Amino acid sequence: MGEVAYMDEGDLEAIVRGYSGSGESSDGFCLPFETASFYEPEMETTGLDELGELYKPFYPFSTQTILTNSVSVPEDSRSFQVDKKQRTHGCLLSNGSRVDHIRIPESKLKKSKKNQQKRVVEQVKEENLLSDAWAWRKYGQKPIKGSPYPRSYYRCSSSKGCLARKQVERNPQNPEEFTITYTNDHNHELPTRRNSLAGSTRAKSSQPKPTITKKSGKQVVSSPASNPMITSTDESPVAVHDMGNSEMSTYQATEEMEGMSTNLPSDLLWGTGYYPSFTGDYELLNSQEFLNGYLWNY
DNA sequence: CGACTTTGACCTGCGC
DNA sequence: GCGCAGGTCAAAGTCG
Repeated sequence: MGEVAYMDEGDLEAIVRGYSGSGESSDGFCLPFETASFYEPEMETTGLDELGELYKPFYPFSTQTILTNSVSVPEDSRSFQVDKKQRTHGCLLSNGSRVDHIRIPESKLKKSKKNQQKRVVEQVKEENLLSDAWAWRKYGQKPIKGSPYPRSYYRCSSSKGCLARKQVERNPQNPEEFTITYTNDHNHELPTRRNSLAGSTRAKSSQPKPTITKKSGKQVVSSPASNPMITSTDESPVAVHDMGNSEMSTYQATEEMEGMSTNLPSDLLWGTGYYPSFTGDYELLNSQEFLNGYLWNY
């Protein structure tokens, strides 16, 4: 499954799991794959037992691979920015999954409220963004300094009062991968079906109109980007995709087969102003391999 | 009508 | 205390 770092209060190390993208579980065989200039196995802790239980729904087809080490990474380190102070090593699982181990200097870890929140960081391939049985509702998106890609913020919409959060961000070092950060636990069972597609990203049929927002006494008029697939945060020319057919057919197929739908962030999947480099293949969306990525039972 | 995305504004934590 | 950056809110609009 994805690369996972389990973060809990007090943890000082992190393991970030590589992802094969196949969804196949691994036998845990580990081969060195990268410079392991700094590696102290005894430093690793085993926190993924809990992780496996808590987040089993997130990584349904790799739960047996989530059994090794846990470490925590400060949020800044999730994008694999390896500097002199932060050294990594990793290994390749026999199925091709990658496991990265990151050492974080203690000085970088302050006991802030943020750091005390339970976090699970996962690196997933694009085609596995959908491998999540929970229903998420997007509530924000922000450009992140130092990254060409924005971060999207989701909260669990399965249950009112559920504090579970999820952040999705494209990996600047490897745009084919996404960094997903889960925060807080779900306080409910897995939903039997995910919420409908209503409101999910789609091509708008009519010309965008300026929207008037009244906030704190102020009135704000914002003009949507001329093209529905280009976010207003960056209207520079980018590849524009007609999401209509391929995306919808995939969703519908999914719903019919599993009685559930997924909420794939189009802005993360497709090239928007933030993702000029994306050259995704439409065929992928309808391919069996792609569907298998998120059509799974639990 | 409810659930969703989009997006600018607002809030808050942190470093200097 | 100030400014920046990240995180959240909420209005507007869309869709089933």
